[in-house]
Amino acid sequence: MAKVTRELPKAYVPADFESAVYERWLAADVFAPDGAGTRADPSQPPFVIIQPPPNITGSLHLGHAQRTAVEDLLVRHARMQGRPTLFLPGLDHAGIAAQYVLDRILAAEGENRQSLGRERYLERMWQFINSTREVMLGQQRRLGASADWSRLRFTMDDGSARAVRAAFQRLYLDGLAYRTEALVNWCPGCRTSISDLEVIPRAESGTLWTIRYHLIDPATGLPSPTETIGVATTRPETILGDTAVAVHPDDARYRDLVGRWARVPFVERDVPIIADEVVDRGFGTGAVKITPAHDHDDYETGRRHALPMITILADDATINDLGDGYVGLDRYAVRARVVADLEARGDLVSATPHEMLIGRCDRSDDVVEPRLKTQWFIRTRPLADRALDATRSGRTAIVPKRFVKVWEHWLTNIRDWNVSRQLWWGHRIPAWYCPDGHVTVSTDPAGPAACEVCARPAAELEQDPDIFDTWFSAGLWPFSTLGWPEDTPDLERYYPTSVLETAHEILFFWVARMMMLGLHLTDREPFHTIFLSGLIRDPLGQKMSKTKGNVVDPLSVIEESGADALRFAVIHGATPGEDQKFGSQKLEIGRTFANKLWNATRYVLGARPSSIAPDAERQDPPKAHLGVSERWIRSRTAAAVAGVDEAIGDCQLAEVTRTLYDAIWSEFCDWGLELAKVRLSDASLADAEREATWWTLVESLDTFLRLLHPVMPFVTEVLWAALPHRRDESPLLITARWPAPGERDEAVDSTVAEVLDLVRAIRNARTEAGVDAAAWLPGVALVPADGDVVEALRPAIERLARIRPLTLAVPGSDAHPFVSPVPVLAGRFQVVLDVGGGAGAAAGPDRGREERQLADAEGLLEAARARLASPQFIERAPAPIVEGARAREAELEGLVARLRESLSR
RNA sequence: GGGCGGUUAGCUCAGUCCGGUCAGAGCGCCUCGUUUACACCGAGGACGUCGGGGGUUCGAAUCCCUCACCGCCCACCA
Repeated sequence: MAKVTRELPKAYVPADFESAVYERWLAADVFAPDGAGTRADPSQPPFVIIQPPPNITGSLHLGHAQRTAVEDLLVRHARMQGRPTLFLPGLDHAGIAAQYVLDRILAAEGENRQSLGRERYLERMWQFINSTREVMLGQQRRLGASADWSRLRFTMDDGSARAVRAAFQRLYLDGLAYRTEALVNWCPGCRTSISDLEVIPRAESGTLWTIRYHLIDPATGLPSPTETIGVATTRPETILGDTAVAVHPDDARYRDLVGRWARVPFVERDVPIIADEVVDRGFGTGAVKITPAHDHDDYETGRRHALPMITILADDATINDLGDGYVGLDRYAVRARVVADLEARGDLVSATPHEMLIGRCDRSDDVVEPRLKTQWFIRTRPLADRALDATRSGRTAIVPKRFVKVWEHWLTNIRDWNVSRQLWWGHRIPAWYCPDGHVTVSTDPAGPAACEVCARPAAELEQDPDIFDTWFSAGLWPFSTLGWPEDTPDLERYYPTSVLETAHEILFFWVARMMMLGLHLTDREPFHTIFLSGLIRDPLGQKMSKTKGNVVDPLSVIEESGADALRFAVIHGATPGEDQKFGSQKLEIGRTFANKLWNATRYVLGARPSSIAPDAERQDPPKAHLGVSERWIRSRTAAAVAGVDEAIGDCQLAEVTRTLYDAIWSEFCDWGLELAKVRLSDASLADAEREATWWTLVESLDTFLRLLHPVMPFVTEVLWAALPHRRDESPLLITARWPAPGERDEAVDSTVAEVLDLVRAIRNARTEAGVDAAAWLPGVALVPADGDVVEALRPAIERLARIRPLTLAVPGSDAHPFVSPVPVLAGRFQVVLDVGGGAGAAAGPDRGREERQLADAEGLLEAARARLASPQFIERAPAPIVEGARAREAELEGLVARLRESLSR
């Protein structure tokens, strides 16, 4: 168990303790919801985050670090609230992405997929991922992820495999998975089909060629030498697959041609001229060549008109044996030759530069070719409707809300999902075909015993060679990780999960599919909240990528600045759903903040009054002995608790760090500790009073450490261990209780704020007067009747503003003996300094400052009066606003008067 | 072609949903400073007509309209 050490090293060096702290957590067994060290209240609802599994293709980048930091923050917060907490880690096999990476490694070794063969290739893949796996898990641990490693899952493990087979069979039996020949997106580079989402449209410059097809003379049945129809295309090679020419039904130019035929060159095929509203009369010639087997629009047109569909491309994007004189040539070589040959025939009308969208493969960047393939599809419409209902009904919330619109639009216009991939690395589709083409879907990895239609024996059946899209198994993640399709205790207890946190990039790829599959297969929404994070970009705002070489390894950052600094930085810099630029500047904030906290704790530990034993058990500060400063510190700490609670409730995590940064640095350290020093060193006070001050500091610091722990777990754990605690307290901060709301004291808040303003004003005046910073000046405070607080804090004002002695007088009494008096105004309070009397006083008062103040005040007063002079304002503005404006006016009047008086001297 | 973000101090960004001391933070810059937690610090300072224009309102960084630029998502003009 953590040994309580009340002595901290002088310097904050994260590398010295972060790993050790993590080991301590592991040893205490606090990560698992049912671990030996958890102090969870089993009657509370569990909090569950199933980690979005990172792709097992190498190492984690800063984006992963950010998401892990967010997830871990939420998990630690819930754990401290006493909820049973499950943070289930995992890794994704990343089908096509992993193959792409491995293929490049193989290429460097002079091997490739084909040279190895399916079996050896998969062996190599397992080898590869076994090496990356440890790296990735190590990175997460180093980052502080408080995940239950005993439940680590992988999308290619047996559990996932079972879930995939069961899910697919269920979808098949429900009529939601079907096999058909359809136009799919084919990536010649990856040699597989890809989903619509993986086709990235990119604006590129191409050429629009207009070519002439000769009409068939009805009399002779031969192409007419003179009668032609012009069609425009950006892909002339597809001519070889044309089966029609289409015009708009209302286009007068072509009305008479509809129903006639035209001759497709080279393949010398006669195709009908059809009328279809898909044609845009204004584009090109108004006539379109139709290639149903190689274009999405044409495919639809072809289906409407029952046109033949002729596939002319092979898997490697060369022309197949239907391509007549172009057989075996690459698509672009054919394009060039077709153009040349058309020109030679005199049938090339024009070639003009043309800007267009080219679909490229997300992975290989190769140009995607639509083509016909027989594949498995998931019928998404019914699934999408349920997903829409989940968010519309509020059973699942999307944060930030604006993504709801995107979600709705996509799910409303969704198309069926092609899940077949012609790859090797992934879950094999559990469908078997008999020689008669009957389909049997089985959950048995060995396959069915016989064809379920014709009962042919297993030996005659053949399994589909394809694998599933990697997002299919990913789509089962929230429940496959908990034991589905078995009805396990984990599934019962932890499903549906609490929060799904992920990058908005994969809202469709992953989140929508989990929602659709989850609802259909488990009948429950897989998560209550979808929390979408933005991307981490480099300091120039560019997306980080390996090819750009701007990827940052979280470990190198942690090495240099500490995991806490990294976590603070990525959370502090994030607005939900917005991308953030990340640079060393942001890390500095976290690192210096941790350093500040470290030193503040060192101060508090060292400031313990000697009347308290070094190993004293923790006590509450006795209320009877609290001074104004202590009451202020406690109230401000309570304000921070409220602020953090509200921010977390709103998923405004950056607001959490801002609140704590300000509360800890600008209030607790800058003023709280300074005020405390005055009391702690005041020999005139009783021991009990000094003790009350110290226990107040300990209490406040303890609270801040708890609040900050989810963001900066390491440094807070170490510092917290150094504080005195009660005997029944948690041995570790990670399982300590989240702070309860504290008592606010608004009156103390505002009066102390006024005194602090006064101190600032005096410091200003000293600087302006050119007084030596170390000099002690005498002063007289002119305090109104209700200014007890000045009296109470007089020693603090003296010390913080370096005034000695500070005597009190009623306003209006001009009785000060000063030779060089400088009046200082702050709100209701006024202090007159003697800059001539103190040691080291240099110059007289600087009138320039007061003149500027006066000008400012007069300007503001004028504006305030103008506002109050408006009858509309008085009539229509709410009373509190008007009163506030009047108070402001009065305040400014007083200030102006005092400044004028001061300047007139 | 639709939709969504962004545009606030030299830089990185809060604040905009719920209009009124909200014009803020950090970094950078300038001036001081070895007051026994911290120079990874402290005290103080300079710097913005909140992208442009119009409107609503007593009052707009905040709401509405519009324009501009940057970015993203969706989309079947060959």
